[in-house]
Amino acid sequence: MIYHHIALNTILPPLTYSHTAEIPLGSRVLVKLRGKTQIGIVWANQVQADIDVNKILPIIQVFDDFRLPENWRELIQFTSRYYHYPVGQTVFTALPSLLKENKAIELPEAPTFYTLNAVGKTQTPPPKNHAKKLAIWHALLSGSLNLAALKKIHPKARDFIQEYEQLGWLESSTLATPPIPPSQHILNAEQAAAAAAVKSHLFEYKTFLLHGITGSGKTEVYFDIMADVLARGKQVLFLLPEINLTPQLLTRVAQRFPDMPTAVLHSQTAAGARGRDYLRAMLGQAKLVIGTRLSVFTPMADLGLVVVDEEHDNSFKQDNELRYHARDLAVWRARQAACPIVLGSATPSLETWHKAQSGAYQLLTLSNRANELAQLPEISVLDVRRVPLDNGFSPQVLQLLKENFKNGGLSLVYLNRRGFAPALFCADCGHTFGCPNCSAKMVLHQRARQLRCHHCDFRQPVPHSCAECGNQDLTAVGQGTQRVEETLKNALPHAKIARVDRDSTSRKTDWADLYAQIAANELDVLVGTQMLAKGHDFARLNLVVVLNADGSLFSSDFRAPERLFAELMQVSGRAGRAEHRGRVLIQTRLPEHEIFQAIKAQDFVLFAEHELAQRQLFNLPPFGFQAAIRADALKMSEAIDFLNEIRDVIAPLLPKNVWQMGAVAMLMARLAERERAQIFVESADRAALHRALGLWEQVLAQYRDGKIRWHIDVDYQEM
DNA sequence: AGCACGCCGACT
DNA sequence: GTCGGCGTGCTC
Repeated sequence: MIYHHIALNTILPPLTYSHTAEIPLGSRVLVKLRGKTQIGIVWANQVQADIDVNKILPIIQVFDDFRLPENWRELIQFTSRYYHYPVGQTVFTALPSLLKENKAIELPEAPTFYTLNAVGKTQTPPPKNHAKKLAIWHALLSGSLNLAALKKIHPKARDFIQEYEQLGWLESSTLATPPIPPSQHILNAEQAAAAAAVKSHLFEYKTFLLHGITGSGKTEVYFDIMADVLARGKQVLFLLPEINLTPQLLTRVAQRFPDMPTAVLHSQTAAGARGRDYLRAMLGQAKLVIGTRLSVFTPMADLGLVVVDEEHDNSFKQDNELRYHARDLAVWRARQAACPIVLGSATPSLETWHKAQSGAYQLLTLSNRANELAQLPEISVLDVRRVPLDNGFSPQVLQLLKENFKNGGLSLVYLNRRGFAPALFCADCGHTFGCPNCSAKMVLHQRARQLRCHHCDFRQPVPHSCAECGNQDLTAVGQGTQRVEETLKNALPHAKIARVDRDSTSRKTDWADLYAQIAANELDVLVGTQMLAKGHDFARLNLVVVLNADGSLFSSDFRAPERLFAELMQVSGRAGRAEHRGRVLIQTRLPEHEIFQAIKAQDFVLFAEHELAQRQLFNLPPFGFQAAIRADALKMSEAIDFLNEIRDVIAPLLPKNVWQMGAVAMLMARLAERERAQIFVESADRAALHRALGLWEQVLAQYRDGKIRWHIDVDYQEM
């Protein structure tokens, strides 16, 4: 009997099963677990029996249809270790549902590509009066095409192929790459230089940051590099934040790379199609894989380039179950495949920016707009410290909205949804109350009459006067602006106002309706959150007002300003077209905050330098590494006590350069009837942090009783 | 005695 | 994660 470790969809490590013969690694097998037939993946073979041999069950069935390749298994193993998540469950997160079914799979058949062989090339082409046949001839002469592509030239292509094949003029193959038509787009000097920099490192691992302002034409740079890689027959993995938000990109890909076998993978792809595309990528049939974060787990036969568009976007981080960051795993994959990876953004994450500054990544900059006529919007900051607000609106903003409506413009009222934890603020000098021990803003706890740090749990009584100017007029801020629409309707009774949020635009058709309404001049004001900032181009939109930007600046989440900057830059990019300069107005009670200098100047570098200096002071990422251990229970005190108890058990074993905070409530402290707490574990030494997390995992593993649920979040993105 | 519920530990 | 075994305690 030969023993195998089988990865199953459970928190248990791969379990031992026997078989009469050795089964190749990565094979899918059926086994019984607690009497139920389950699918599993062979994770190790020829292993020693590590339990009583009498308890080891036989493998019921081996599927020999295909095997998950070694590099894929390495990726899963790494992901499991890095994110402290069980291997078996990592495997099953990474597999499409089709491959998790207990049945054999019919592999997708590779389309055949045809081209003229040496004999064929010497033949006389068809006469000129057979125009279509001649076109097919020229196509076959210039490269490899599949039947689908040939049929676009002439529906009867099959007949000609049969004819030529019988004559012995054709060479056919299943893994060829179709020819890529020349680009219609001429790269400007900056774009060309960026593309050339990547193309000079096509056969080694290297990470590039493509930093390009909105409208600078990053996509054309990606396409230029992709064309090179695809022409060499290698595969490209293209990650983007949310497919729904970028339908334009898919159209552009289809135009630039017609007939290129492409797999589009995201959570809304139908299960059958997703499974098939997964296999096509694994078998090397699909040359181009485009998808959201989950597609980072797609096995690829011959990966030659990775692109991560909008690399700063938080949707690359999964915030439940397996809490992976697809951008970080993409970098790992590029290193594994020894190929370049391009991270693109107008507002890179500070982690990525820091690596580009230190030289670990190569920085490529696009500082000009591709369309030379396009002007950057005019951004101004409105000080509302001494201004009475009507449900969040200043009189100036309402006046602007009225004028824009009168002139037939389209306005966007942008709501910043973040940072609703109440904070204390000096209405006179704008002073905010930070924690003396770390960089976080203190959160106001009205009932306890305390300021509390939601990062390290430092507490102090609510001060009676401003530490800066002595003013006794301290106000609580951070309450949301709920009645925005009502106020707008009162101020603009004749305007057509549409709210755009998750509820109102969940389906694809909703977006189409919205576009149609805008195009038909049926809307005057849009009200919405960050989902309006991404990817969408609204013609006519010429005024953006931001009501509650301050929430982010009071937030105890140290990444809140970074997200605010990215969102404001993004939403500003929505204002104005080539001909008309757009306007952006941001209301704030902290006009002196450094972030606004950078926003007014639309200068990411200025912002990044300031923010990185702040981070360095407190050893926050990218200068230190962090994980959150979270617990939830019916009562907050249970969750907090649970975490603190384990913290004290671990404290004596903790590596010297690792720090553990006190347990604190999460920013969103209540969710689905449960109260949630977290403890932060931090270190400047990644390996030491992971050793500490290993300790936590060991101790936590003993607590699985439903009363208190817990998880570990490595490189958490939100507090 | 019969049954519901919750806790605990094993699962290969 | 998931299931079954078993003890407790309530009801017929």
